[in-house]
Amino acid sequence: MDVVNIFLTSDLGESLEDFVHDQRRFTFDRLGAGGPRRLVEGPMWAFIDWVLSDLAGLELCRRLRADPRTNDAHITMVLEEDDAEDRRRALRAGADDYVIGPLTRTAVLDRVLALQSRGAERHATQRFELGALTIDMAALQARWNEAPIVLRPNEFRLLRFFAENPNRVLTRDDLISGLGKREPAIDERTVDVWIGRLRRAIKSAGGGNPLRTVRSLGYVFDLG
Amino acid sequence: MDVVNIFLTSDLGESLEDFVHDQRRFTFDRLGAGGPRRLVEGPMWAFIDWVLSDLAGLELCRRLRADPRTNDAHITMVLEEDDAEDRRRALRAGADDYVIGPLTRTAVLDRVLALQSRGAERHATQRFELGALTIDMAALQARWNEAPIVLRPNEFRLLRFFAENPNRVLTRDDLISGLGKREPAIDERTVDVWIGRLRRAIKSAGGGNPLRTVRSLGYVFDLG
DNA sequence: AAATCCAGTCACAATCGCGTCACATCACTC
DNA sequence: GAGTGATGTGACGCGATTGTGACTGGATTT
Repeated sequence: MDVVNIFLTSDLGESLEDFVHDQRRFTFDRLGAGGPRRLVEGPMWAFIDWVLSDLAGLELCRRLRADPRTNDAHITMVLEEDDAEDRRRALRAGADDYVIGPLTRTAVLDRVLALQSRGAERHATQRFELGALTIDMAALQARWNEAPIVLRPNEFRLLRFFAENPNRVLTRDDLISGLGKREPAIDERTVDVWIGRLRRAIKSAGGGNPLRTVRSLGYVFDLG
Repeated sequence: MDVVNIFLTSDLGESLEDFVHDQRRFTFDRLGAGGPRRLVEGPMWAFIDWVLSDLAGLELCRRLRADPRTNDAHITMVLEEDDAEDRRRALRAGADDYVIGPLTRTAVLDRVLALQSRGAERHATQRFELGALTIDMAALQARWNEAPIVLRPNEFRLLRFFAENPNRVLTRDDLISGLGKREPAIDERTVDVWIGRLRRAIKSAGGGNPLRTVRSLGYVFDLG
């Protein structure tokens, strides 16, 4: 059964215990300024109040985006009123979406179900622009100067991880754990093959080679 | 009790006197174009405004990185807007991180606490700035005025060792043990070859010759 | 000026590590 | 459950890297 994890900064004034509906289990949790109290399996849906205190809502949003454990959450900012400037800032801080509050339980559920049915789950909108390379996390699409790069899932994850850690030597071990493949153990030589395939994919989109080999250590995504 | 030293180039328009919160003492200080007014014990967190005047923010960032007393600071650049090119330049100048401004007191605190909890202070990018020469230890990449220097592993280690001991005559024996090659024994004449190769690599990046030969003794990395 | 010393350079060989291939296995789709 | 595509593996060859010895030429000493 699917699990739908919903996190909120606001108190809806209704009891929101977990429950099952339509083949899905919904779990609710409070989202404090320090992030989620517990981590979950599966997609995460966050609703953040614009005004917690000062700009803490925006900051929390950025923090979720910055943390690798939560950066694929779908984040909805809850605005008090429909202010163009606020909307803009919310999206800039990494929100996928916004809604005019105040929230009710049904509003939250309707929204999540609607977004889910539109396939919005996971892979929050996020774009990397690294020189000629663009990575669109929403469309799961990478481009080299507009030219689309045809990537298989693992290659995409690899490229994304490099993009998140530019100008840093990443050992083969970093890459293996960065792609979440601690278990089962992966042979370090396999990483060579990943790199080779990724390079070839970029090349056949007309791109250069941003991946520099550091002999006896690992690889670097060179920026600049 | 932990001390958290925060330096800012901007005036937050709030009084930011020292205070204690959550078992930590926070100290705030202004960061002028000449660097910090006073030096501190413990980790240093710097927030530098992108636009001080002209590119002074970048310059200040480089200077903090170049100064051995401050080069382990965690530097966050405060950008006015989320521009990919600006981000790139900030990171290249040695910043660890960036945030979209304007800052507020809570934003600063939240950010520091978040970074602290992620153990980011240890992760400050080590970097040497020695005249025209830059050595980025994270990317294992050396540059002469922006121009990348193509170095093989041993040459990089050699250059790094020189950068760590500038203006000091290093004997061939110093160099051999400095690169950890005690075993098996290396012929001292081999060092001549290392030097030659390193000089050639710097030269083909358009650089000068910072390595001076001291006859019958060894070599010096000349600085200033 | 001759003798000596020492650094710079080159060619070469041994070694080590990367890239790649073909194939087996796994995952997913219809 | 068959078929198709993606991914992991082991082997292999090639190229990069690096230590070495020999040679050259300039510096230093006598």
